[in-house]
Amino acid sequence: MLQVSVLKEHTDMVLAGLAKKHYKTAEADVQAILSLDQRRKDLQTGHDQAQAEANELARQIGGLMKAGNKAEAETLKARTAELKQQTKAHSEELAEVEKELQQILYKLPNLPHSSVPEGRSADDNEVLREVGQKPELPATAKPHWELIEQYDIIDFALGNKITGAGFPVYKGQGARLQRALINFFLDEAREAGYTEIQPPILVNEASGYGTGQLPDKEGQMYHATADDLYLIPTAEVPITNLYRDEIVAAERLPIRNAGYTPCFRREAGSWGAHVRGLNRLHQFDKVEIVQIAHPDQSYAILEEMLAHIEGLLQKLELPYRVLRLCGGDMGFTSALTYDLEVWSAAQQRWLEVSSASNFETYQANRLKLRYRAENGKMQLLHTLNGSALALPRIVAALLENNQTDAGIKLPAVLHSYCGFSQIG
RNA sequence: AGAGAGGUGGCAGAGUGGUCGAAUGCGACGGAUUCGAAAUCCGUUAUACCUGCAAGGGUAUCGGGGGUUCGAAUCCCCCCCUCUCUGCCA
Repeated sequence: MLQVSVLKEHTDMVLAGLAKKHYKTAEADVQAILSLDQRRKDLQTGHDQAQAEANELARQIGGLMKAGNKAEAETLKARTAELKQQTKAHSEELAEVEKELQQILYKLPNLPHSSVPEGRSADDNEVLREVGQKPELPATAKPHWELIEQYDIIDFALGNKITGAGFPVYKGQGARLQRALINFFLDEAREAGYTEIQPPILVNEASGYGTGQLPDKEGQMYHATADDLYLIPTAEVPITNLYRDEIVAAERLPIRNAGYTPCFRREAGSWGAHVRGLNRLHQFDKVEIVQIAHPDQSYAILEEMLAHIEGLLQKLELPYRVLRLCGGDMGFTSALTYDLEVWSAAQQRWLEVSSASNFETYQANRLKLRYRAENGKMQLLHTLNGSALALPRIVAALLENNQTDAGIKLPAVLHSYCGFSQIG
C-alpha cells in the first residue's frame, strides 16, 4: 500500500509511476485520496475537540458529584449529551471516510523503480543476460511429460484420482529428486546466511492482507472456509508476516530467512496452451528467500539475492536468462522484479523458475513493519523475496535437457542429495 | 470437543466505575560515583492520529468489536486467543 504522504508530496512522480504500470484511473484515484484524506483530517480535528471538551466536563462532573453539587452536575450533563451526538456523528463519518480511503489505496499498485523498462507485456521485458549453453538434443528428444511416464516418476493420473488436475504424485526416483532439490536449495540458502524457517502453510486473513494477496487476489488462494484460513500460494506470505506489527532494531538488519513449503494456487482462469505437465500446477514445492532490509540497502540486497539464485542455476548446470520485468508485466506489489528462466530443450522455450522482487515499503506499510531511524523517527522497512527455487520447472528442464538413451543424467551437485546419479 | 481459569506497557505484575496511559519490580537507555567494572543513587523508557514553524497541546489504545454511564482497564454482550483438567489423537 502506498503512503498518503508520498501521494501528497510527490503527486507527479506517483502519477508517472502508475502510468508506467498501466494503471488506468490514476489521476482520479489520487485526487480522491487526497480529498478524502483532507476530509479525514477535518473530521479527526472536530472529533478530538468535542471529545476533549467532553472529557473535561466529565472531570468537572466528577468533582461536583463529590462535592454534593447535584444541580450543577445535571446542567453540565446536558452539554455532554450534545457533545456525545457530535462525536458520534464525527466518528461514524470518519469510519466511512477511512474505509473509502483504504479501499482506493488497496487498488493502487506499487510504484516501479526508475530502472523498470516501459512496456505492456512479457514481450517488453528486458533481457539482461543469458548464461550457459543450450543443449543440442536429437530430434527424438521428448518433452518432460513423456519422460515422466517413461520412467514412471511423476504421475498426473494418480493425482487426478485422489485430488484433481494439477496435483501430481511423485514416485520413486521422482519423489527422491524432489526431496534432494529441497535439501540442496535449503543448504545453499543456509550457507548464504539465511535462517531456515518452517512456517505454517495455512495463514489467517490478516496475513493475506499483510503481503498483498488480499483483497485483490482472493480468488487465487484456496480458502478453508470452516476456519477462515488460506493455503499459502508462496512461503513469502507466512515468512514475511512473521514481522507484521514489528518494530525491528536497526542493528538486526538485514533479516534473512528462507523456507521450504508446498505452495497452493488455484490458477483460476489461467489454464490454456503451454501449461502441460509440470509447467503449471495447483500444488508445487518451492524454497523461498525473504529479506527485511534497511531502505538504503534494499537494492544492493536485491542484487545479492539475484546472484544467489543464479548460483543455484549454475550449479544445476541449467542454461538460464535473467529478465528485468517491464511496468506492464511486473507484479502488483513490486517495485522491481527480476525473473529467471531456464531453457527447456525439448519444449524449445524459456520456463520461469524464479522471481526476485523488491517491494520497498509497499508491503511494510500494510504490515506496519518499521524500524527507528537514525533521527529517532519511525520508518517503514523494505521487504524483498525471491524463489530459490521453485521445483516443477526445474525438474522439467533437468529431465528434458539431460535426457540420453541410457537415462537422465543428473548434475553432479545432486548426486549425493539424490543417492543416485541418473534416472532410469 | 466439554468444564474451569485467565488475557494489562519490552517482560513480570498491581489495579474491580472518577485527574489511570495506568503502581511496583526487572530489563533497556542517559547521567553521577569508579582508574575501569559490579553494586548504589538520579533521570528517561509505548504506538497511532489530529493540531502547531517549533516548543507544545489534544484524541485514541489495558486481546478484538459492540453496549451501559456525565465518566470504563474496571460493569454487560459477542468474538478471538492462552492455560489447567477431561476426551480424542500423529
